[in-house]
Amino acid sequence: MQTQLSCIIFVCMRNTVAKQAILEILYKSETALSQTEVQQILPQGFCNRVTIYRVLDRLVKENLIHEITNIDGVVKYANCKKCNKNHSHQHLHFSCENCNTVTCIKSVEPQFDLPKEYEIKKINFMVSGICPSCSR
Amino acid sequence: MQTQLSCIIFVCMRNTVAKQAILEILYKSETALSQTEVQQILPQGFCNRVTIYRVLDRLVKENLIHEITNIDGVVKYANCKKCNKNHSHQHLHFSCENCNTVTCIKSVEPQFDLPKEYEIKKINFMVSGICPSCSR
DNA sequence: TTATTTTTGCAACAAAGTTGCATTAATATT
DNA sequence: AATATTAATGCAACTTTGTTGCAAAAATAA
Ligand SMILES: [Mn+2]
Ligand SMILES: [Mn+2]
Ligand SMILES: [Zn+2]
Ligand SMILES: [Zn+2]
Repeated sequence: MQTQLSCIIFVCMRNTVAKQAILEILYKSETALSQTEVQQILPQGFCNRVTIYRVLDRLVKENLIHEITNIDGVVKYANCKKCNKNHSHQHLHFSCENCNTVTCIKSVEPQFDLPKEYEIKKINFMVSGICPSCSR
Repeated sequence: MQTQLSCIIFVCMRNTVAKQAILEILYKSETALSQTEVQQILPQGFCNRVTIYRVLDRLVKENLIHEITNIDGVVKYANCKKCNKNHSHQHLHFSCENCNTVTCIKSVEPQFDLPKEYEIKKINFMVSGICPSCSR
């Protein structure tokens, strides 16, 4: 199977059991998950932990998921359900200090004017605090 | 010496050689620095690497420096020269993929409207790409 | 069915950060 | 200035997280 990536690169990635299982976990999850969290959700011994790292990398390359770096430095992954085609993730992410979840706030895209001498490639907007369900 | 922090906590932190040296490095630096980078700037064997971690933590608590989590997950530290009193760092940070520097863009504060059910405690706005000096 | 190429498991490694504890250094007290 | 108090440091050991090389296994192409 060939998947077209950002109108430039063609990759040929295989549809493996591990890939399907990990992608399903991310699509069912309301929140973004780290490698560790994916591992904890998968059945014990389902696959090697290295495989999870590699599958997540592949899914990002295939534009099926996107990467979010949390304020604590941990990388989390979220599905790309309603992402625009150019895969730019300008939307805000909220990290709850209480329940430790990271959520895509797709409705909020911060506005900013960076001098055009800066060439923007990636955006990572994180806000942490207490989420609605933890604060009530 | 007692320093008042965010109008609430009083701490008693000592003015040590390591603290002075590390703070001076951060105040002289145009860019934010990681623990590793601070270590590389300090003279060989100046102090233990654990001490650098602990001094950086202390300087953050004293509101003398602020923490920035880079897109690659590495935590960088920058001085607080022109920071407002409540120590909120709404300004943008730019990470150059080429020269690997992280710079505070204090003039740019992204605007966003997060529903008030979210209680905001920390903000970490990162944009990565190519910085002006690398692109010319 | 066979050939080709990607993916996986495993072990070993590396980097980054943390912890406990004895020693040292800074500051407060006398 | 001497002493007492407590914070800071060095060191070693440990943990956590992520990476790499390579042989075996699995997926896809032929
Ligand atoms: Mn997102
Ligand atoms: Mn800054
Ligand atoms: Zn929460
Ligand atoms: Zn640069």
